[in-house]
Amino acid sequence: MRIVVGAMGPGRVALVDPSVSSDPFDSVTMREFPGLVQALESSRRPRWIWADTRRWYPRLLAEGVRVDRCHDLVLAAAILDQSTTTAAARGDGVRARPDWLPAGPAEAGQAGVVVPAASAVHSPLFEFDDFDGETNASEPVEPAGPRDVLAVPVDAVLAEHARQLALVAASERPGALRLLIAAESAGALIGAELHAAGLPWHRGVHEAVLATELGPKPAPGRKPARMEELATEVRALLGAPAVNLDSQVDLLKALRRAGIQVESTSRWELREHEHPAIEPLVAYKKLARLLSANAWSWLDEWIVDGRFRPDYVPGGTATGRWATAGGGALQLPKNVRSAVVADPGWSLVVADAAQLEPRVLAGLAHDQAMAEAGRGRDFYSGIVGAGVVETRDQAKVAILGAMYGATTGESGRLVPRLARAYPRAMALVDRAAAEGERGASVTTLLGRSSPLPGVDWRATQSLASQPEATSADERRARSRARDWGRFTRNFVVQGTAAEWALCWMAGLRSKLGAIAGASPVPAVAAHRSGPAFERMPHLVYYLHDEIIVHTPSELADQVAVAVADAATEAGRLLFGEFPVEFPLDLAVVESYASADA
DNA sequence: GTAGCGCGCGCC
DNA sequence: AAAGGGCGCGCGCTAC
Repeated sequence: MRIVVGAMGPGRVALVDPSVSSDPFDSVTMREFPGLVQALESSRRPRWIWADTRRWYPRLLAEGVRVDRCHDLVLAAAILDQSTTTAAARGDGVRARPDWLPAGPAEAGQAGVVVPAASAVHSPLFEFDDFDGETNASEPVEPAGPRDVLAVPVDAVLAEHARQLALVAASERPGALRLLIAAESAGALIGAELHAAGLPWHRGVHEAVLATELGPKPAPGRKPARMEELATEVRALLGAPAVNLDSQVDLLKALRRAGIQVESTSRWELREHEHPAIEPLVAYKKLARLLSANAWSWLDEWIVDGRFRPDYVPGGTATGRWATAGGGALQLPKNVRSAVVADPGWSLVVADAAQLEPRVLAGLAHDQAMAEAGRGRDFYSGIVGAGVVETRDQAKVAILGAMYGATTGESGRLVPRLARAYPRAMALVDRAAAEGERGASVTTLLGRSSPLPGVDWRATQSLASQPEATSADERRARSRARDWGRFTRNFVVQGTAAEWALCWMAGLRSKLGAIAGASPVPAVAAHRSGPAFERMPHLVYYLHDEIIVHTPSELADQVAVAVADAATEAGRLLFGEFPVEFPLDLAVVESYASADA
């Protein structure tokens, strides 16, 4: 069954069962809402239809209430209103998005997306000021403001849901879109749950890493001793006693004056030159990065009660990968991952999908030869084994080049050999690139479409097609067309890989629920405070093709099986019987650092 | 004083 | 080695 959630009058949450009536069957205050959800969840296990999981679900989690399934209208609209598979169904705008529905997290600034200015919204919202302070959350939850989606009347939410179902039904691929919306919505639930659970983080281990790399914590306003030493050395070797190594402009000038003819100060370009200052400079940059991104001030800001709780943004990028807001959770440097340590008596089940994107490409293109290369553990060795290239490194560079559109260097030279061996896969990405170059959008396996290039891009192209266009105009237009083609080339692969990962994670989440339901609470967890789910295995991290489950150690083996099974099932869901495999690198460990093979 | 931008670099 | 896709973040710097 489905239950639609919205507002009814000031301060009340109304629930509608659309299979029975469009009138609410119940309404409660926001304070009573989590209890009602809990009761309905245990008795009927509905799919909850609500405007925005990021606004509704934290209130439930704060009360220890989890739900099994939902339909996130914001995320679904972002998919449906862009998808080429609904283009005909959307027609001339008769099925337009209502103006109260916020844009999706990746839609801002995209061409063709009308996001009404707040002042222009004729919204049917109630004033929900009396939501203030009603929740008992362990962390404060923002009250609903007058234009908050929490305050949208339930009949408007119901109408939007109906619009979305109609678009799915009238689309070219209803089954795929249903799966995508379910997976995307499950991702939204997981994103909120990851934040609520937090990633176990051992401050002492992290501080030890900092001490090893940077030395003792410096006084406020000072740099760590190790950085000062390196800076002094670099200045001496460059003959530039006053150069500020943190200033790109300053540093570039000093490098050139010392005879190092670089165009930038980036590490890869520096490494192409021979000069004694370069090694200490690169070492300095490495430490400077660690200091500014993940050192003591990061710990102070982000680690609370032994947990790292970033804000995940499901659907936060055009391709469907997630983003995060704050904390840099998707860019944790490898050398601080040793600080991710399971609680005593608990373990981390760490798994990442090996060479996910090339495997997805093989499946998308139905390229039997390419899928064959990936059978067994290592995809790149399979390519070497097939005689396409000589070394594993060549295979890797060639594959990345094919998916990203490399034209130069070693990668560009190897791509043609790959194209001869795997013509179907290569044709698929080449076609996606060609679509992008002519300004069209491309679509993933399940129906997420790429944004269209902006007005600026189109202006550049049409300028180049005028009779009076200069050769510089034409060059610029071709270059920008190829840039966009590389984006769309990669979009189909990265976007479909994101769909695989969502299906993997959603499937795993429900398996973890089954393990929790079937197992007695382990002794190690029985006396834990906090929500029930924190006494049983739960997801604590997600990074594009990698997950971490925190689990009582005695359940770790069961969890590992669930993780692997979910990967196999995700492959089936997306590619049916086509024989492409999705092996995992999987480890049961106490520390994230131990998971690297 | 601060908003916006380019750079560089961490991750996938 | 090479420099092709997607991000977020902190920094220095410039323009207001």
